[in-house]
Amino acid sequence: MVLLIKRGGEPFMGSWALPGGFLNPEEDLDGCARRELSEETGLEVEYLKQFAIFSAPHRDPRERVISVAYLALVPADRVNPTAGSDAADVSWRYVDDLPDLAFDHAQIIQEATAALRREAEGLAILLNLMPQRFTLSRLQMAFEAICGASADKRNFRARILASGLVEATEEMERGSHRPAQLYERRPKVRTGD
Amino acid sequence: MVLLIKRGGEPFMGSWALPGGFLNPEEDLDGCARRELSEETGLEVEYLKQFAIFSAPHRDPRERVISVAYLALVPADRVNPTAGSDAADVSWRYVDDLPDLAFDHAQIIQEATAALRREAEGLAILLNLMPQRFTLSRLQMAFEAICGASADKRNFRARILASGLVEATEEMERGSHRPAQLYERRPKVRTGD
DNA sequence: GGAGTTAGTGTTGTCAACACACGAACAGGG
DNA sequence: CCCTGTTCGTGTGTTGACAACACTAACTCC
Repeated sequence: MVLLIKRGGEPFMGSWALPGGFLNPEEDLDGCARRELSEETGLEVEYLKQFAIFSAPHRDPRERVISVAYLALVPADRVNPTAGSDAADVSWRYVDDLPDLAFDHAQIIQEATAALRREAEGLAILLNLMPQRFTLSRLQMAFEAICGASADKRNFRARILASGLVEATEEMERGSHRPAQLYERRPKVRTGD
Repeated sequence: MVLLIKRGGEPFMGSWALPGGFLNPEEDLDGCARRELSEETGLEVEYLKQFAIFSAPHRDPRERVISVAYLALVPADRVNPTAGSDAADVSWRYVDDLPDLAFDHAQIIQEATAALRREAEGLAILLNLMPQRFTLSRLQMAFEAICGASADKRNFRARILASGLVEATEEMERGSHRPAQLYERRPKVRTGD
């Protein structure tokens, strides 16, 4: 899902758009991305990565604007945005069912999903989308949702466990079926140990 | 090797620096990179790729400047730059023996070589550095120079040939040793044929 | 024609990726 | 209480990719 804001100012007032804003004199781009996201949605993220720049001459009707696009990931259990500053509203939307978007933001989302798909091959990035504790089946579902393809269960589990990125807990998730073991992200990378 | 220019204007007049300049109102960043490179060095390149952005607040003493850094590759047989516009001089320098550079350009080159090394694993990028016709030994030398490690000749040749990126010609390169077959970059990718 | 130099080649072992099928554990309903 | 439905979780054999490895071939120059 993608987090959108409803614009509170011109241009495109009332349209849905990606969070964002202008660079301040004494901050760098990473800092700006974090600040704008926090101001408009109240979210603080761990994973934040620049993935593309949009520089077509007239993409903003007001004046020449170069946008440096960042991809941020929010864990599934910390998903409570609150509209702030120029955002009239905030809402999570399905990527394959988006409203019309301001500026060229639809294209930006296209490139973002492509970038995410590429990164997801390495699996590590998936953990940024998972809640504190999760089952391997849910992790696999996240993987398949992002990559659009289905994976073999055994191979997937083997890869995950071999990567050393997760750690089993003693807890189980129960339902009307066999209970599933809960895992969590391994706190720190251990080199050798 | 890296192509440097000697700056013809302030600040850092007379220092060596990377080619570059400011974006014009009616061009995008890729166009700007090509234009600046051409204006200052006379070179036109095929491979041109953005690899990082530098946005620290005071990296330019004059005013706030955000630099979008591009990596370009020039084939070994088209390497004749001519100084133009604000460049007082132009010269190829060994990457591991650089003069002091203006701004944070030394750091930019660091990141560029790291990016190039990453890309070179895929081999395809190497072909942008090769002249029209080349021997596989020379290609391997380029690979080893970039990656800093030596590779097994047989495995390297096998990978190259399996990739289908090059095509053998009938010509031979002669010297005081056994002649070597010349290869060239395969003109177009054939999908299935 | 002999020495020097670089080109060119084929096989083997290891490891990771993949496909495959079944028993296990729990909830809910009859 | 038993039976069924559902999802969890694992062992094995096969295959393809990659790394290691040493020798013969062809030409030039002396």
